[in-house]
Amino acid sequence: MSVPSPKGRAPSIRDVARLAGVSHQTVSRVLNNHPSIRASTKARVMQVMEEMHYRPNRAARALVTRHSRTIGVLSAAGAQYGPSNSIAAIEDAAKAAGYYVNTANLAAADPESIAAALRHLMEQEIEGLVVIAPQVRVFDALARMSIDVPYVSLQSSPDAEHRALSVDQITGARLATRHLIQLGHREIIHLAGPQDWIEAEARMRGFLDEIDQAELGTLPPILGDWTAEFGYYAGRELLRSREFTAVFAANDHMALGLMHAFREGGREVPRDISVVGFDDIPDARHFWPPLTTVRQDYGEIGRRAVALLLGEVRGVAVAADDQIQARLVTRDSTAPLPANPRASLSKRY
Amino acid sequence: MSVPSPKGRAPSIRDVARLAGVSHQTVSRVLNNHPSIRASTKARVMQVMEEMHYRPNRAARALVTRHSRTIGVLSAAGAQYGPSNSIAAIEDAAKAAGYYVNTANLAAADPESIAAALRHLMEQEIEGLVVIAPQVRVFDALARMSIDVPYVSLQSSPDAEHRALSVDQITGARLATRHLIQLGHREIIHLAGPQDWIEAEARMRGFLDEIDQAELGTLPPILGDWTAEFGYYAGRELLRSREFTAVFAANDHMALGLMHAFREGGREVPRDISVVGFDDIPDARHFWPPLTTVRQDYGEIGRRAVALLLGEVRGVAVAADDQIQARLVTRDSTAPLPANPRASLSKRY
DNA sequence: CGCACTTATGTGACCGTGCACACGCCAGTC
DNA sequence: GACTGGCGTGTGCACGGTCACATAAGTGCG
Repeated sequence: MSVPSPKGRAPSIRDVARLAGVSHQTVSRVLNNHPSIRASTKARVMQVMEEMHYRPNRAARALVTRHSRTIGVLSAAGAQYGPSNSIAAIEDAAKAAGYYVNTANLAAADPESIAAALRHLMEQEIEGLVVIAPQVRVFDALARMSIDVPYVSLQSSPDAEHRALSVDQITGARLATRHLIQLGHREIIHLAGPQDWIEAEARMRGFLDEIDQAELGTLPPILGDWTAEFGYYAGRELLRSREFTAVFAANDHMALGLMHAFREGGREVPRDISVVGFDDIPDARHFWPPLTTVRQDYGEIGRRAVALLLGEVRGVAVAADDQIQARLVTRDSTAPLPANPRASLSKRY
Repeated sequence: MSVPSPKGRAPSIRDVARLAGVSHQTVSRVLNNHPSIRASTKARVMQVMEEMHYRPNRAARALVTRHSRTIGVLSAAGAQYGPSNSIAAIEDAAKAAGYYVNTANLAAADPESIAAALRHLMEQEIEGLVVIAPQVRVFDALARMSIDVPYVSLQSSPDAEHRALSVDQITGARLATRHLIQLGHREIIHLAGPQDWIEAEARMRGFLDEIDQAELGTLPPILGDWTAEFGYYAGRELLRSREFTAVFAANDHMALGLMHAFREGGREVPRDISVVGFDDIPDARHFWPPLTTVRQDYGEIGRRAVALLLGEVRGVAVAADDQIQARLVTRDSTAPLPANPRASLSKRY
């Protein structure tokens, strides 16, 4: 048996070529299944590849083609339910399209961390970028660094430079708010997400729009941080200082914390106070009480993001309806306004 | 102004060299901060790099050095709380060490999916692998494919080929079980995780060990799938068919579902039934009632995994105590056995 | 002052793949 | 039978770095 390749090294196309009695270029053609290659030659080469356990060298290929076949994902809160589901879907979709995925998690939201994460991704010569870090300042950083690859964000963003693709947060929030209004609630508080998150802003916008349309007075929203912990403390504070009969929380975790605080404060959900969440995390239907919330399909959004991005990367226009509808899931945390409203000024429905 | 590089292409070290009036090798030395280089030369080269927006080409570097500076992460359930936190920590730690991370999510657990995911990772010439896919069959696949890079698993696994690093699941489970026993419970049911998950097995082992040591009769465990949904249906089933006063659930989600079912069935937790979970997800303390559970530090485990793996990759032995302790967090879902036990045969504490 | 040694830098080959181009062969056409 | 065109294959170079080696200048020392 001949020595297939210099000792130690993995076999290259030339090693395969030698053993198959063809030129390295023919092997290359087999790899890229070039049309004009004789079936018998192809078979022979492939058999030799198999025998030698040949695996193409990605670095060499990337070097000459200038294509890394890698896309980057920039994500804040990568450990949260929504983003991590989207990321998983992105990876699957990219893999199916023959692309690799590199994620960078944003530990902090300061400009330096953002720049560092972007640099980390750019170093890997990504061909495209998916942004799941929906803070406004991330887009500032993207603009400042003049990122030269196409990118897609999973949230509609203020700048129009790139394709955005998002669950229709505004409509979702309106659905939630409308549901409360239709149940007769007039004093509804919004527990929002962090101020500079685009999603949080959209949900607040939807809330405010719906309140406006119903011509209800606006109660100032509370800005939270997405955690159940914050929801809990916000709930305690609300009980002490505000008159209200319903809360629309910008995500399910905060809704959970709210309900905890209300229960502890002797208020029963939904008898005394109605609560609506946002996301429909799997646990939500097993909360006590099971949570009325707005469902979004994070997997779908991830898959569409990849389709859109790879379209741009390849220079093909992808006609996409860039909005994914959210829908209200009604469970037991909401109820009609009680016959005996605590707040005298609230008009009954 | 001279043309810095051939049109369109990104500048290479030769372009930088030309502009700085040095050889390409000198530029390379600056990049790798070689000791014997004049400070003034270094400064000049660095300035030119800055001006030209030079960025080293990772593919070219990987090609010649045969080092991709990339590690792979194979993960099942990448969207779950624990794993996704570990992954985020792994990425941070790897980034800090100058490594890139590629994750592959396991959609299904069939051998073909596992093999495909591993192939996907190996194609990227990873230098090491972290396995967070704690199914037994994953390790079978690893062995069968004769993976030639060092790997570390986040769970202690049956084969001893590689370093494993894990939260001490067994002790954690024993803590949870002991807690219930000390409260006087004698009929304790274990709602376990999926059969072929190593973690699930370890937690069951800890449970059984502790039950044995207390010389209590063993009630057959139930095998679940980690979801709240399963916990809910298991809870309904348990109420119909079994005598028991406490349940140890293998994770918090299933515990949540259980409590939902018990409440619906008219049993109050912890008055009638005590429940312990495992993981201490952030929501757990806001469940109703706040959940007694076992806390593990997923971030820490991810960081240690990277330290261990990079040690192996570089051929340096890392002395690591490979166990991370879990600890019991007592909240309100557990209580002493009631004075009026439903099951006559249970001895009071 | 010459020799060994260090420091600072340059030269050329090489890593594994794909591309542009060339070449031989065969079939079809006029 | 020369010309055209397509098929199947081979040759040589380029991609952007690093490595081994060579070289020139400076440094210390007997």
